[in-house]
Amino acid sequence: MNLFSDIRALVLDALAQMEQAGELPSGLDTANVTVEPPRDPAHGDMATNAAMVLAKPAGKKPREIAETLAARLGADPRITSAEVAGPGFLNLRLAPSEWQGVIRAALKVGADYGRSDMGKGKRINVEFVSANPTGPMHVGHTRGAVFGDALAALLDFSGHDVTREYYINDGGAQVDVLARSAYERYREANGLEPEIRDGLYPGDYLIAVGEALKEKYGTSLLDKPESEWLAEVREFATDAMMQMIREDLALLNVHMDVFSSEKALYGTGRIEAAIARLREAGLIYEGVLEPPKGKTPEDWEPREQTLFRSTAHGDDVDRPVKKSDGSWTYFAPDIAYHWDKIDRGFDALIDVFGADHGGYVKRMTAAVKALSNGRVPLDVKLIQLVRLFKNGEPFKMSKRAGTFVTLRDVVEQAGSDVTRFHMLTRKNDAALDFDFDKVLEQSKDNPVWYVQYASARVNSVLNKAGEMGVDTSDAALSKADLAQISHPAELDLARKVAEWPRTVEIAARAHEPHRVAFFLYDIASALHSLWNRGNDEPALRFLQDGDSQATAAKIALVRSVGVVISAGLGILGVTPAKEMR
RNA sequence: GCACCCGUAGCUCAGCUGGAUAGAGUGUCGCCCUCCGAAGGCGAAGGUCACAGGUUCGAAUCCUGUCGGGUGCGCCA
Repeated sequence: MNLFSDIRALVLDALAQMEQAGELPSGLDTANVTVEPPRDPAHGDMATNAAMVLAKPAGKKPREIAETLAARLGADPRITSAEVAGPGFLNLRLAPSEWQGVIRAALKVGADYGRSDMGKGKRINVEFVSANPTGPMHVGHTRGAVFGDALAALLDFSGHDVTREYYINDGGAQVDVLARSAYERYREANGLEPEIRDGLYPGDYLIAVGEALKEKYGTSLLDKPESEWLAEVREFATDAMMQMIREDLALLNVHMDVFSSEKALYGTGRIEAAIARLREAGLIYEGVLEPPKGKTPEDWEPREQTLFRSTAHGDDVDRPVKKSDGSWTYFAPDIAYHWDKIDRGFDALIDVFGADHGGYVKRMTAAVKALSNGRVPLDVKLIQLVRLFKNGEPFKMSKRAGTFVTLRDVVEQAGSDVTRFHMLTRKNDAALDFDFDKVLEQSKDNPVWYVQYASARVNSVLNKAGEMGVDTSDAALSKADLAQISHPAELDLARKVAEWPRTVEIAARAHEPHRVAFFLYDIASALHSLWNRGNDEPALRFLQDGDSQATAAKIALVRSVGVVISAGLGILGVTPAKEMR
């Protein structure tokens, strides 16, 4: 259930009645009518802008409409007061039984509380990570992985049919470089001096690959020319890299549904077909690009090439799909790959890219639009960089010095739960600071800890209630006499519980899982606050000695908060803490 | 030069696709807590939402321009 949509339905109902009664013209568009919590709680529980939105099309004064609407809504038993305020807001107060109903609903469906059918089962593909299979994943990939996985979970929770997908860039020149680098390590394994020339990958992680190559091929590749070993070594090495990447992702509890290979597109005619399709649409042509303004490369010369008309969709320049040697650019197979996703019947596509790929967004959305005739929207989420700190000091990374921080480093030091939560405490398009010490700090200014602490407290108080002889099963708690939950401070907490389904929908619509993390901090804070008040006001303590009725009711409230925290942490991929240690 | 993202309290950041007197945390200042519901609690001060226009009942949010920061800009992916 979502109390806010319920009340909105009530408002729309009342508006329809007003139309029938001739108090409003018929056929008004109510799409912009909202029911939301007012910024200032003193204004009431919910506020609707209906009168202001409809004033103009109805040709009436906002306050006039609001008055009539107030009278109708006030007659409903669920509404205890409806007051016109400000320029035409209608502030509503709900009967306590409504909040009590929210608690009961949360207990009834448990971890599914807040789950929504908003997505209507639409099939949506989330492509994320897609790190090149040339080395271990670093911190930047970590953030992309956490974001993509949480977004996928959020979309699933809001009623979409989600596929998590990884696109393996195994078709370009960089995997040849990988093969050559691995080959040197193979020579090393055979007792020869490796020649890690400039431009090859120097990382230690290839030593094991070299040894594995020796295991498989012995010395048989040593005296052969590159042309005879390149393909085999390339496949061997990319497989090894993908194996490593899967293991790294598993450390973070990220599991893909589909791995798609770029290389597999070559030789199938799929790339040619995709380009032909765009050509039919008049979006592919042979032409010469202007040199980039302000920064002409030294070796620039005009050259005719095969171009995609991305300027038709707002891009600065048209983009080449073929290199001068006639081979495809990275863009061409990526077009084919996205066409494949469209072909597989997805209703919407999401790509999670690093912010350094920002320049790629327009051409990709343009291509998807053209290939799907506008049917399939593509939303590209850009992930900003992660700045590493240790004890407040910037942590310098250098690939050359070998001090670059891998996903594995991060997870081994901070743990999967902490890493995941912390990486979602910032919007995807804002840079994120990650301080190895601060994320592990046990204090209120660490959101990870604060939310986990709330979760542990819920667990602890439930256990204690159980020791007092209260049946703390959800089934029993939902039968508690919730009318006893009537103190304003308690109802405030119930209001946060009521907001959860709304938060899910808003976050899912915006493709912004960080909103879930912020909400969890909020509701944790509300729980802690009520808990603390129990120190001064014994009536607000969750455990009421000798009154199991009252205790059961209060525990039901606490448990409903626990349900929300578990559900929220579930979306973020974080395990709720049962106790703090 | 062009495109995209960002600019909100001293600091780090939210702000529910246009709502009311813009919110947290931290820091600063004051009071309380000397524990068995512990790793703190309550309160205060702190703002020209970068700047200037525009759109309308109403703008931090949308449009235009300016300033400042980040990213990217044929034959890398």
